[in-house]
Amino acid sequence: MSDRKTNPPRPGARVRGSQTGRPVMALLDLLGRRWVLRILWELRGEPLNFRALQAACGGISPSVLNTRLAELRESLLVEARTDEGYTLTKTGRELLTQLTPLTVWSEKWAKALK
Amino acid sequence: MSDRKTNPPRPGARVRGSQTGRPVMALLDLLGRRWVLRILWELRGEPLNFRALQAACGGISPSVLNTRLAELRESLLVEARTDEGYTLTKTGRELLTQLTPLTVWSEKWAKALK
DNA sequence: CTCCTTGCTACGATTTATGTAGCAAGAAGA
DNA sequence: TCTTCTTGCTACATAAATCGTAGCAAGGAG
Repeated sequence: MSDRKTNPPRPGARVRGSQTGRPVMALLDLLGRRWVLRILWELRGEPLNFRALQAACGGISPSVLNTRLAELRESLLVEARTDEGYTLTKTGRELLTQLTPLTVWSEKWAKALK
Repeated sequence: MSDRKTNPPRPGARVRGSQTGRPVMALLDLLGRRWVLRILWELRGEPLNFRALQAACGGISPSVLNTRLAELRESLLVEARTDEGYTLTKTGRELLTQLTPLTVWSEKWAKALK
């Protein structure tokens, strides 16, 4: 598993559209990158290897997937376990917990849109 | 205020990386577009007019802002009130409520990253 | 050895975002 | 009325992100 360096938005640093360094701004930047939310979502269950994750994401291109994984690993949200695959870290799982209510909310939203 | 047509991801339709039509997939697609989370965030308080919102987002380019606003309005998350500006709809505010705990979480995350 | 599977990397094509300029419409002031 | 501002955008050229496909290197299985 590769360990290339990207440099994902970090608390304390300037990120897209914000110089304050506030952690939430870094988080919004990170989560707003294409595929990030989806990847976290697909890792909610058991670890998935690269190709499985790629398939779970409906055929995301391997180049982007790899970039996103590098960012998420640098951000300590995802880790790669040899012989198991990619999985959420403890921190990552906490974040996902915050996001799971979105499933239920999205059903209501869907009704509002009809 | 413009009312151009984009066509944002919708529950029931196929969206980026998913054909199932599940609402949460449409939501993840929408929220994963650049600036969307930030825009919702900046609208947490009082209504902001176009230029104010642009400034709040740290100088996002007007073209993208306008595109995002169109998507969010079609998605019934944001509305434009004449003489007041852009604001979250009831639905949009509900969504934001789900997201506000992220501020607190992000502080913990920041510590983990140090 | 040979044949798979897996985790990527390469790279050209396409889509999105950026940044600056500026216009049209309305409000405000003179 | 005649400027002069402000505001909500649109235009457009450049740059950056993403896509999609091909395929390679390493490891395991047969």
